[in-house]
Amino acid sequence: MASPITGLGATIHRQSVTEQAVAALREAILSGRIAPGTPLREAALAAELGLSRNTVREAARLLSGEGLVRHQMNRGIVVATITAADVSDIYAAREATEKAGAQALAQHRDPVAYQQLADLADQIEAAFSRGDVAAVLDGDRRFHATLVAAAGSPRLCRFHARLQQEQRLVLALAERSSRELGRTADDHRELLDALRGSPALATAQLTAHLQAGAAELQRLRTLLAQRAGTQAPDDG
Amino acid sequence: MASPITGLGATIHRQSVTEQAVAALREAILSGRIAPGTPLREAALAAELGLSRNTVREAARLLSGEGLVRHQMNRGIVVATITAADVSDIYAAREATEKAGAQALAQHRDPVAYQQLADLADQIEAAFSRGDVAAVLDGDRRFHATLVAAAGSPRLCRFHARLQQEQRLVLALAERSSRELGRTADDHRELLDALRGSPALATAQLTAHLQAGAAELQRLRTLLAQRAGTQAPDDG
DNA sequence: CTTGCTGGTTTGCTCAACAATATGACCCGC
DNA sequence: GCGGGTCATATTGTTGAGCAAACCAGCAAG
Repeated sequence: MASPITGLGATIHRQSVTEQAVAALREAILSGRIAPGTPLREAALAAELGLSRNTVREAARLLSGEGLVRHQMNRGIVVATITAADVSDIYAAREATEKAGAQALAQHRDPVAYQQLADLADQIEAAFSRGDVAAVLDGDRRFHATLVAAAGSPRLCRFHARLQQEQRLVLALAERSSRELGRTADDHRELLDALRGSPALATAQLTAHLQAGAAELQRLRTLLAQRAGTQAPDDG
Repeated sequence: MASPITGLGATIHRQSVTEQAVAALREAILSGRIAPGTPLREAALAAELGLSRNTVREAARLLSGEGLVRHQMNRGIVVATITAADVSDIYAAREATEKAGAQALAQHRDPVAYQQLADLADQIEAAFSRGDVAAVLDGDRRFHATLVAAAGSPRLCRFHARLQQEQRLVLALAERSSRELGRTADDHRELLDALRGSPALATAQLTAHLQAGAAELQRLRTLLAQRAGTQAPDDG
């Protein structure tokens, strides 16, 4: 049963039109080109993307499975909005999953995982020092994703990726006009050191790191909501 | 701005045809009436459910978001199958989320949560002693769901519910011919006692409980796969 | 200021159709 | 018999039109 050819990493992937529509919409939402709360008119989208309304509806169902979009009976599709409670929730869930990663890492002490984390910490610091906000955010996401990956559970990784994606929903608007971001100092190095130490220290530092992030995001969300002017800061 | 009427808890919920189709399919899959690996023909389903093929496709996309069904380009929809690796993964992910619940519980020591858990433990024991396998399984699910709920994170709860649902996919076939199940002794009482104790004890006992469950499910999965006769026990 | 109507807009869903792809049968040279 | 082709068929991917029901805003009437 040995496969005759190995190392064919280049997996062929044909994309259906629906998948392309999903990708396009996801990109548009996460980049902030479509603001949270915006209603998505099926006919308009179909025209814009150059495809049928039915296909748009399928794409929307997929996106709703990702939590980027919400359906309201007979009222259509809206880009998901993140409330203050959601931010807390996202960070609570992230803490749970990342703690699992930290604990696994504290057990098996996989050197390549540590190396990946160290590299990412370097990248983040470099991006931070040259003021590249987008690169800092991307590095941060990958750092934490790598941490979760240390747990070795695909489902946990996917869940965490989804949480990060929802989180990006808040940042979306800010990432373009990146004035508000990047004020916090980069403490991933500190976190990495703690991860190299005792499990208790690692989880404690992780909790602190995430709580700081949550507070920062909460602050930013309030700011953006106020600027948008339409909704109360604590309830969407 | 005080609302004139309060306490209208009875939320009205209209179900679209698509949602009904999702519910019907989910029920059919989880109850084992449609076995894992079964290809779902769109036309046949549309005829069976008495609705349009497009609506079936939308329902399938939603189910694929739940992980109950998988899409293969130009090849259609198949009921998801759970491999041995999946079982390990599901339990690893469950452990991460339930540990979060246990830890939260160890902190706030919410008495009503403890009461709910105790009640569920009672129910499980009662069902166990009268040999009601389905009730034992249901009680088990609710026990662990309640534990996760103690963490107070809706997203964590939903994730856990999804894991339990995927797990049911394996049990589905067995729940009907419930010969294989219910052999393991009921140790939820023990787990509950540990949850009342120190955090370290609680997480240790939880890990043991889940690992036993994983082993049991792994055994059952192999058994069912062999009985089905078509697939190797370790790879679907 | 609330109630009820009214017309336009949008969704939920259906139906019919067509191209592209997968699947299996059949046939063939060896 | 077996690997390799060709062809027919089934099924999916996608489209486009179309209709009933639900929603929304505005306006008239009490």
